Amino acid sequence: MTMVKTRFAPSPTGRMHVGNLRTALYSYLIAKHAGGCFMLRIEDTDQERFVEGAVDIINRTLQYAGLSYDEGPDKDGGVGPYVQSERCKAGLYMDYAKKLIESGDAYYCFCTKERLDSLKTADGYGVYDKHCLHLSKEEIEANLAAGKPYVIRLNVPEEGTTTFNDEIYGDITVNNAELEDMILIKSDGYPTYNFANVVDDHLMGITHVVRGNEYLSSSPKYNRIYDAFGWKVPVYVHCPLITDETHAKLSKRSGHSSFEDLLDQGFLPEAIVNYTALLGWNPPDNQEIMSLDELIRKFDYTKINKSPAVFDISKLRWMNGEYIKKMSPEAFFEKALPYLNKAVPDQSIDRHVLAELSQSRIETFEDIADLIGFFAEVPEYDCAMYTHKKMKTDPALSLEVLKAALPVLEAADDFGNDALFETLKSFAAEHGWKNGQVMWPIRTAVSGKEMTPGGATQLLEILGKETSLARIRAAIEKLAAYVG
RNA sequence: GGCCGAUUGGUCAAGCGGUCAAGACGCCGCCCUCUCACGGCGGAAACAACGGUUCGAUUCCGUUAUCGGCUACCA
Repeated sequence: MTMVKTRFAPSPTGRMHVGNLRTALYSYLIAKHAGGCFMLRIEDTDQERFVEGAVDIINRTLQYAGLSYDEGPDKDGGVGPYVQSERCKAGLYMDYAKKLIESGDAYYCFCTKERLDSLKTADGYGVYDKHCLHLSKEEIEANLAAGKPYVIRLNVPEEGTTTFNDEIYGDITVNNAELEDMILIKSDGYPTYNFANVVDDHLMGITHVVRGNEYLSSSPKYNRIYDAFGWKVPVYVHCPLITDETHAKLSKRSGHSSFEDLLDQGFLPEAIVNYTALLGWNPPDNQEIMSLDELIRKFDYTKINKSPAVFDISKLRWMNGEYIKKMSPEAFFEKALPYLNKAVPDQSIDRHVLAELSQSRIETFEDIADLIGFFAEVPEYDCAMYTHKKMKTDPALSLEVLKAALPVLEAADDFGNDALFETLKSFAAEHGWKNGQVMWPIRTAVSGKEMTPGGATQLLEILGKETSLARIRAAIEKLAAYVG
């Protein structure tokens, strides 16, 4: 039994959206579930698409997500990712390509772009005609000596079929005639993804190749390379696509696609990881909230779905809320503090009180601003808000209540929640009003909001006597003008 | 165009020939309650279509439809 070894092999082209994250996660889970090894390999063989800083994004994302890799070249005292461009400089891929040329499984191709284009039909289809396969040894030598640009192509038989097996999708068979003699080494000397991927996976002892569904139909041709070398084909695990709500491929435009964007929007990394894991897989016991350790324990890649999944931000929000509620008050406080300070700069209002009010009521940290912003300032509101069917009240009655309650509150010595509640309760009874008929207008007056965390008297306590009274007086004026 | 793949409620997703077709999010209603949230209870909502195979198809096969992928000196 060989050790399970997986890798995450992204191209550094910028974003790291949840689709990529999930591929990394599944890779990691497969390895860890089996007590195996997980590694990172940067596939940067396309110099043109390379984006500066993209490797850092990948590293950061993996780190925040908790997916640490445990093998790689030494770097800054720890392990770094394998980088294909660096391996390329050592001539690694070229050496392997030449082995294939020697064995007759690959050949030099000197065809120009013009000739290649001429092979295609009007609508742009057509496979390479193996023209250079038939070049004589002398012709090849001459071309090489003349410094003519060349690529190295794999020699795929024109007849027969190739079958490869995917753990999720089963056997897939294609006619070899469909398979073009794919390019292994490009004219710039770099290997193609197709080739570097196979060589590295083999050299690194990758046992399970986890990648996106977009590679599914091109996988048979990878098998041809493995066969040409006589290498053992790894287990393939192709993951279903993740789409946005319009069923289109996830893109930057949908606004919630990148891991770091999500973090900026006040999502917790654990929640994102947890939610992402459930896009395409779920555990037999139906548990949805799972830590990374639980995911490792329960993950079974053979149960990954075949069909694409829609990334549903509302379910992620729910899950994030669950994670927030589970946080210890201290942890929540620390994480929420910057948002609290931004929403309510006035430090005379206790941060811990605000935090406590928020924890069970938000789904992302960005919700805090809208939730408690009124403590800083009463928002513009419409007096129609004083009308409430269930509370059996309206602007006119509210005005009456507030006018009558004002002196009572002014006279209150104890502005604590309990005392205020008792006071207002008896105040309501004296006037023959229901509690709600008193509480609703007061709460509305001091908050300007239809919904608030905490009840009327709680808000009064937090706001303090001076501010509360000022807000009630302002409300009375506003209401008087409204009722006319 | 060719090849490959996918198709259970709005979304995620159980199911692997016989079920009143799980569960979760969202939505709606009720309870709790000085509003909201939390919590509790309940509700509406699905097997893409048509043919086979079978005593019996969501489940197996085929056709069609729809969606997606590949068909690059991109990954």
